[in-house]
Amino acid sequence: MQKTGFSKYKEIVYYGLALAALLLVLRFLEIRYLVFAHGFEIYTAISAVLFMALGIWLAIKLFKPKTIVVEKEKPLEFNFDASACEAMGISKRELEVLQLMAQGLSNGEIAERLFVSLPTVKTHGARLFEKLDVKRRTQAVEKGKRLRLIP
Amino acid sequence: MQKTGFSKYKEIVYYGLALAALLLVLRFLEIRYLVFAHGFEIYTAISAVLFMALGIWLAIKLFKPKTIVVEKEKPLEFNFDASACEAMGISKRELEVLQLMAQGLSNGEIAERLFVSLPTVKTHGARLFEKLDVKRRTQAVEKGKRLRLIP
DNA sequence: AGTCAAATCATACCAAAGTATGACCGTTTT
DNA sequence: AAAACGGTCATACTTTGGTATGATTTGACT
Repeated sequence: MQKTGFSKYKEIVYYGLALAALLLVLRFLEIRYLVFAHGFEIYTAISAVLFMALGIWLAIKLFKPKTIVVEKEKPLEFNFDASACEAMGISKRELEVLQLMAQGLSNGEIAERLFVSLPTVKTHGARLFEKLDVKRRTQAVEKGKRLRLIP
Repeated sequence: MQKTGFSKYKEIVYYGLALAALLLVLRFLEIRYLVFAHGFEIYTAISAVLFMALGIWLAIKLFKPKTIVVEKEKPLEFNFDASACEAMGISKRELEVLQLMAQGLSNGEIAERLFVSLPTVKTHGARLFEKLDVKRRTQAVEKGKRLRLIP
């Protein structure tokens, strides 16, 4: 939220009022303690504490908006969308195949990696394409990434 | 950088020393001005200003590391790497083909989009694969994205 | 004028991808 | 027990992808 000119002006008034109040307190303390023999030291100590507190409060108030928000470019990490995956009825094996397809592997290479036969990979692929409503593996990869099924 | 226990301890010592020095100044001022008739008001004012300054300084010192860096997730926009593209000798047309491949289009569809024949798209593809040192279109897309040739 | 790279097209062939269909085997669910 | 599902494999077929080779055109650079 942006500060208006008025609210800033109000703050200054508050600071002035606070200062005035503090001076009043000091005046009161002066009258109260000046009569005593060692009242001077007490008065000094109290005034010192009060003014230090005022200084601290002032500094905090004035330097409060130092919270700087830095927008840093973050690679935007991958969050697997399990709900989308389940909603489309995609099985674990099909997902594995999709991942390997995204890495540019051929069906044969995928078959080797998963220790299954080529036809198996093909059937997984076919079901995957059907569930993702695509026609080619490249489209499947593209859609898989959009739906956060793969990184 | 993380603060060590020692440096934090050192800071406290500094604050203590500063306070001690301030008291010494006050003592000096007390001796100097107490003899005068209106020395009391002057002494009070000076001590007030000094302690307020101390308070401000303290607050600034203590609340300085309030600068919070918020890491915001940014989609990380696409910056075309023309240097990498030139370095590999990839032509405009080849890049266009790569882009359309990344969108999951078949060679035939790409041919339609670019108003050229199927063999043309194939030769573009073949040269592209050679230049990118890949064997399949899926790998070309994967590598093209890694090299920032396509979004 | 000559060279070169990019772009275009063609033809032919082989490999890979994708489709269709059917079958078998465990789990899990009903 | 039967049904449903996921995973597996196979066979046959069609489509698409990729390779190889060669040819033509156009524009840029020398």
